[in-house]
Amino acid sequence: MPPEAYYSIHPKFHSAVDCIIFGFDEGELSLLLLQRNFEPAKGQWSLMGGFVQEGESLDDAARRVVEELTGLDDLYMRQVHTYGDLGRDPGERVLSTAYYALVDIKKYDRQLVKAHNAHWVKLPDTPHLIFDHDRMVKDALRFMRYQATVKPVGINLLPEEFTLTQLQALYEAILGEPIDKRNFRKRIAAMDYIEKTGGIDKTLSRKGAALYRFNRDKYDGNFKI
Amino acid sequence: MPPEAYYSIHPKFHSAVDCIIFGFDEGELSLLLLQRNFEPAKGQWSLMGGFVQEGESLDDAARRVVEELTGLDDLYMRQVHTYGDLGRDPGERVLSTAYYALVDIKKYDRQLVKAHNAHWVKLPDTPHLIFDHDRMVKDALRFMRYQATVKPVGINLLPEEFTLTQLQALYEAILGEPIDKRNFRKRIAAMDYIEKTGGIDKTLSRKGAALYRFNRDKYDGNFKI
DNA sequence: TCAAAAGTGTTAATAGTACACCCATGA
DNA sequence: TCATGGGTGTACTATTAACACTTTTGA
Repeated sequence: MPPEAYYSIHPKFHSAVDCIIFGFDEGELSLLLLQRNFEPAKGQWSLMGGFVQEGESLDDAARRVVEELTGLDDLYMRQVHTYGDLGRDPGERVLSTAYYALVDIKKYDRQLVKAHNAHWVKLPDTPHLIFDHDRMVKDALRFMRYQATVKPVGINLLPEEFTLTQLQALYEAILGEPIDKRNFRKRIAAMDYIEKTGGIDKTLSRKGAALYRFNRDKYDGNFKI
Repeated sequence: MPPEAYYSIHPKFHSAVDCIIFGFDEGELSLLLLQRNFEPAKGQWSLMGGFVQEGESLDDAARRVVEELTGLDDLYMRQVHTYGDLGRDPGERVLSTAYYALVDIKKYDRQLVKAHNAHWVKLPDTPHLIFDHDRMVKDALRFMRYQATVKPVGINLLPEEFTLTQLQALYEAILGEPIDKRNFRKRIAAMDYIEKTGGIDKTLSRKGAALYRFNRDKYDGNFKI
């Protein structure tokens, strides 16, 4: 076989990315979902997705798609899985790679989200999604939960500075179960990469709660998972 | 945009699978690698791979590729990651999805392996591989190690019946560290889905070692991870 | 009878879990 | 002064880790 034929005898496929965008609000995880005002599957709910373009890596495609919707360009994102079953997109054959992204829900671009007819939906209220997007959400959630147990990825869902009460509520939302306050704070105290900023947040209590931040340098030195 | 243009305006790409095939022999993990007698990269070492075909799911492509090399069609396989960087294949743009497979190293088809100029290489002796295959091996190994700590996937590297000494050596190879024999056997004894067959293996000792097998039904009832 | 691998329990250390009250503050 | 969320310590339980000798048997 001549070298140039090595590639050309094989078929090509559309390659897409679909993004599971997690936010955290009012003590619950939320997803940013599209109520599609375009074909195919107009009128139904779906994840934000897009096709990989020439000259664009798979990771870049995922970043672009999330930025198109949220205006945010430096989110924590991880590849979850690639879905390649035959009938998964009823239109044409498309291989799609799912990525999850973690967003500070106070920061996204409301104009863009509105323009795409997207909405934040609390995880337990997630509607049925098109194609195999339900499965993608399930897989992404499981992967994100696992990641959250081995490294502090959840912090990407909070603002720069946060209180321990917020952090605990976040982890309760991620893990889906209540956590003992004293045990939780003991564990956090042992993590020197979560440090007091000195600031105090008085929006939720008269007494005020100490603000903390994540110190990436200290973290990278400690673990590196 | 008319519906039919939704797909057609986007580019298509070659989609491939690359398979990290693990075996276990002489107390060490091994990889089944090709010493390529074909282009591109003839003469260099690589993983076994292949292009996804029309009418074939991504998982099916991975199964086919592994079967072409080993003759085995019901291996334990898991998707690891999809690699989509621009220059990853210097020939043309190819998106490749890596899968790992676990093989009982006594069972593969020697004719096929020979025909492909493939060789079992002990993991620490792995040569440099083409493209991004080094990274694929690293990612697959990490994923397989993680899986092995949460469910007994390693058993797929052993014959149907095995001794506890074999099983311990396997886990020492997977985890890359020695394990205390008494603690190990205590842990296995607590797993009712690893059961004595009644048989005795006398090939390694005069005394003989009890043979065990994995009972899938009991396992599925217990956990289901 | 001895070499070689198989098999067997106890104790100590560590990690994880359960649990309830006082504190500071502004309205 | 009191309602509200913030903050704190100890005892118990479960899990994991360390550790060395006896058994069986065929050559």
